[in-house]
Amino acid sequence: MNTSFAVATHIVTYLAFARGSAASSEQIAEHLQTNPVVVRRLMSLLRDAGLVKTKLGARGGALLARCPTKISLRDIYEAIEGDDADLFALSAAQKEGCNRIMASVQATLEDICASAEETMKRVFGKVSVAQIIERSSSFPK
Amino acid sequence: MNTSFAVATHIVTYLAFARGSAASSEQIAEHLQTNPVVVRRLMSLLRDAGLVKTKLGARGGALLARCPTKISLRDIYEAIEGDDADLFALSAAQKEGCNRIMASVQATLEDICASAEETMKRVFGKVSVAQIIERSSSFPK
DNA sequence: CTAAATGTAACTAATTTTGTTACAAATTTA
DNA sequence: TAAATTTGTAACAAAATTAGTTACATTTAG
Repeated sequence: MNTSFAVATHIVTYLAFARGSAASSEQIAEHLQTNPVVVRRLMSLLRDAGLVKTKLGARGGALLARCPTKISLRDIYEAIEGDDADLFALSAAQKEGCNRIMASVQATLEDICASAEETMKRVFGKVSVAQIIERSSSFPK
Repeated sequence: MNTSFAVATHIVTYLAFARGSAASSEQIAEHLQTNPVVVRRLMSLLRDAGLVKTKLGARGGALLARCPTKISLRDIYEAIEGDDADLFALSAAQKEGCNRIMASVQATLEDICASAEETMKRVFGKVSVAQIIERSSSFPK
């Protein structure tokens, strides 16, 4: 199902709401109804991408590394999925044993998929975490 | 890994090469190095979407239902993935038990993901099976 | 020093995807 | 009409992926 991107986005929006006070993985996990280790795993990816800062030890936890207006969904997507998500791949076995024609078709297909994914990422790139919060809190109760 | 889209695309290009003579699931499966039932399952989806025609019985098999110039990768994508692939969903449990703020963020996120997917599909919509074959066969040997 | 927290490895469980077996129904062809 | 071939689909098995859990070393605040 691949819920990582959605969960990671919720982590970041949670931190945006937290506004500077460090949130623990326990807190966040409770909020997202998941496990603290799941949160810490995703948090590590977000940290490696420079989106959050984490603090070890008592009263530790995570903070946004920069303003929510400067964090896009694309930043989160790339932090989680890596640079080439290969959304629509073939199995390794199929790639190996195939004939010349099929290999060409596959190469073409991968090209097109890469450009489709890039287009999708551009959509994500246009949306900041701040905008998500804005859009969300202006919903009618 | 979700190889269905890629496999389905190879099925369709195979049929395009076959040019009017019915191909059996056995033939195609051998070509794609997979199982005939896997091919038949995807074929059923392609048939339901009106992209191919299938013939029961001896000397049966599958044919393209229309010219390769009139079949786009978007047609194949939608045949296989359905109209809403929910590429980046949350688990049902998480969706249910979450508070108002998180629910709003989730709704916003789903919106954005839907539009990202639509953008991706538009890229697929611009490429026909005929073009894939053209691009592929013009590769250097 | 103690308590609280991250970071990560290792494992288990759940889910999803792929492959397989089996067989009824349809169709061609001899 | 009988035999052979092929789809369509259900039911099951195996493999792969994803999510959740346990455990614990390390770090830091107080």
